[in-house]
Amino acid sequence: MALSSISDIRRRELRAAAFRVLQREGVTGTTLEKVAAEAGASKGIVLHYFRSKAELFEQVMREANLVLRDRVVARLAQAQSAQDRLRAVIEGNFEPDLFNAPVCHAWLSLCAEVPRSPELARIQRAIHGRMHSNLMSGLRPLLPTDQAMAKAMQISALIDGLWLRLGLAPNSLTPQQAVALVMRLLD
Amino acid sequence: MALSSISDIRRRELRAAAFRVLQREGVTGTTLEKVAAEAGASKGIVLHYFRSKAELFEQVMREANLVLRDRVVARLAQAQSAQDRLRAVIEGNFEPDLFNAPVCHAWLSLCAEVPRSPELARIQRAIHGRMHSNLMSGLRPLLPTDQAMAKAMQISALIDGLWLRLGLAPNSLTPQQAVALVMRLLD
Amino acid sequence: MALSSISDIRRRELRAAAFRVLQREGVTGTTLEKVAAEAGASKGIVLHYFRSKAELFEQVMREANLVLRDRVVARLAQAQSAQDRLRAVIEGNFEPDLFNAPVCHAWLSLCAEVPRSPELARIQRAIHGRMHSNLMSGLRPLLPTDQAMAKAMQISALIDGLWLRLGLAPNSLTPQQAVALVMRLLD
Amino acid sequence: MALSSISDIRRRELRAAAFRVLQREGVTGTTLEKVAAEAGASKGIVLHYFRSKAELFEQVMREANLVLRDRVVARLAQAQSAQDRLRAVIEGNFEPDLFNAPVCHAWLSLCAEVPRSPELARIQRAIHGRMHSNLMSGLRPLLPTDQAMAKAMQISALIDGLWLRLGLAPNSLTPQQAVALVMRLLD
DNA sequence: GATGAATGAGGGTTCATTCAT
DNA sequence: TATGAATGAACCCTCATTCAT
Repeated sequence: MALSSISDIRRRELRAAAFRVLQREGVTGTTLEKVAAEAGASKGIVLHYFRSKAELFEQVMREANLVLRDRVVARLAQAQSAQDRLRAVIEGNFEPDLFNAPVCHAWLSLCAEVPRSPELARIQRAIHGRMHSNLMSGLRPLLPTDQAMAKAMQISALIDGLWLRLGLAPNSLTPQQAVALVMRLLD
Repeated sequence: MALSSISDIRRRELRAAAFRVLQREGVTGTTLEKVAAEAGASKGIVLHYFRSKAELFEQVMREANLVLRDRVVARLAQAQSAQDRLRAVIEGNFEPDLFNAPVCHAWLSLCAEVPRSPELARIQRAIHGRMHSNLMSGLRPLLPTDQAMAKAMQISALIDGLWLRLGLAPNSLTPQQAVALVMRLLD
Repeated sequence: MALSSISDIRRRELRAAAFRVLQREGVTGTTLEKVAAEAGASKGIVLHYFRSKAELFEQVMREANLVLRDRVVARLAQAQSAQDRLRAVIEGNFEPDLFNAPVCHAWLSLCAEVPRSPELARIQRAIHGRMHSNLMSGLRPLLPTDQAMAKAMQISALIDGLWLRLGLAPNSLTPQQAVALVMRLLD
Repeated sequence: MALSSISDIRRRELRAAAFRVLQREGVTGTTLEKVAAEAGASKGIVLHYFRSKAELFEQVMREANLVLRDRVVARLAQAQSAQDRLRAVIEGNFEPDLFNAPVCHAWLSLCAEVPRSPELARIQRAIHGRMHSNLMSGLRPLLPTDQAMAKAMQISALIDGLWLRLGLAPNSLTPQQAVALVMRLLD
């Protein structure tokens, strides 16, 4: 892997800072100034690395997506059976450091911008598309295609719904409870 | 029923206008000026009837909540059995004039503000609380309490997730499909 | 004396209410809505009786001026000697229900508008003019004209300065102390 | 002395511009836009350097206070006797470039806000406190303490009253006349 | 006479963005 | 690369004033 350039490092830091601010303040309350302050940098630097606030948000969402993907991929790598693969996908979506109220809030807040930003919509489609194909790879061996697709949608929407729930009501769910509620769909 | 005063009428009009703007523009893009224009009124009048933008949003969310509640109540009134009641709650949450992309977007957008507004949070809690008790009244006759509660959470979160999905991806779901996906949880 | 018309009564009430608001809030913080609320009336009524906010302030200042004048006149009526007349003028300017922090604040606040309003300036000139002639009527028997005029200015300015002081620093002066400080100029 | 940073320079310029607008328009008529225009800058820059309009006014008053203080200090440095010190304080308060109608108006206008702003009140107390101690340092050698204190208050209030007078009635007093009226208190 | 609905101008403030250093 | 000065648009909100009832 190539060494990270200074630029890459800065960008990563700023994305991380932005995500932390999003957790606290939501999209509405996130300003470039707060992001800069969170990163311990000056105000101008943010737009030096990201062409605009919109681009920053896009990259934050893209990065968050990659983090989520890597978690699922790591679990999938261990999976042996179709059942394992389903469990991997589901548990990967409820890792404790992702499935907590501030992160869910940040995520929810970004989602609310999706209908207003083609780029965010693109990322969102990728997320749902990957979720769908991951689930289908586990469900196809177990169910006829049409039932598998319905089940995949059910699981996917339930996962989203549980994230939404935690974003709206902190402490209303633990990762374990969430996993259990989704796993029960597979009986 | 008491006659509506001018105030009540105006307030209702402005709430409706605000909700239409929210559908198009989300919370981020909704300004008092756009709301006023949508209502065919001047900017000042909005704050003549609502103390602040925040209060307007609160009342919009409260009203939207009441609309949803009334739909469910109307269906519940026809229900005879526990099964009927469950179907009533579920179908009431997917009425075609509510379960469509713009409305889901508006709703999602308001939800994203919940963690930043105690008042919105209060309304949100009421919604989830009512959903929970409605579901429990149908589930308790059918299941042991702990299973009923889990099932209620599952249904509730799935409904939320389907709304979220439609908000993010217009045309990805019809009301009938959504109802079917939730009803399948009851087999 | 003619009976007061309803109009006269309303106007008096509104002037009084406005003066109370001015005491609390100063010119900067005084709005027609607060004046109406203070008078227990509706917002529109204020401009029904006064053509504009400026006119209301003018009439308030004019009325306050008349109150002050009457106090001095009442004391002058009792005066027998030139010395008495001077004391009457001075003590009349420090009546306890006029010489207190809120009233001084209101007065100061109106004075700050004098350079921006020809009408207020007119009233202000009348006040100073009357003060001057009142003082001169007491001083002329005692001093050569030029000395009398200087002394009048000294007294007049000191009275103003003491009002200003109490407006700026509540509790810094009692009426008695103020009177004593001015009377000492006459030794 | 350290070199002035751009910040310091801009802040000074903006304070000066604000004070000029205050002279013309009073607190009531002074807007950030007018201040910016007076400084030949954009409206945004004013709040870039001062957090709010209130803070701008505070700093203007503080600066005006320092100017006045420096004038008095410069004169005090030349004083040899207690009499000299008193004269220094008095004449320092009537320097021709300070004791003129527009400046007095601006000052009066700021004073009218004192009861509504704890910070302005603080500055005002400092001004009166310094005036008091300056006067006392000249009066104590000449009078018993209680008489000295009364005299100090008399002088201080008369100075204020003469400033007020010039603010209300331009051309009514020259600096020389004002000084003479105050000095006469020392005979 | 009295109310309060309605307007619209304007104010303070925030903030993304540009630019000079 | 990095800073922060500077701009200007836009926003929320206030308020005097007008008007219809």
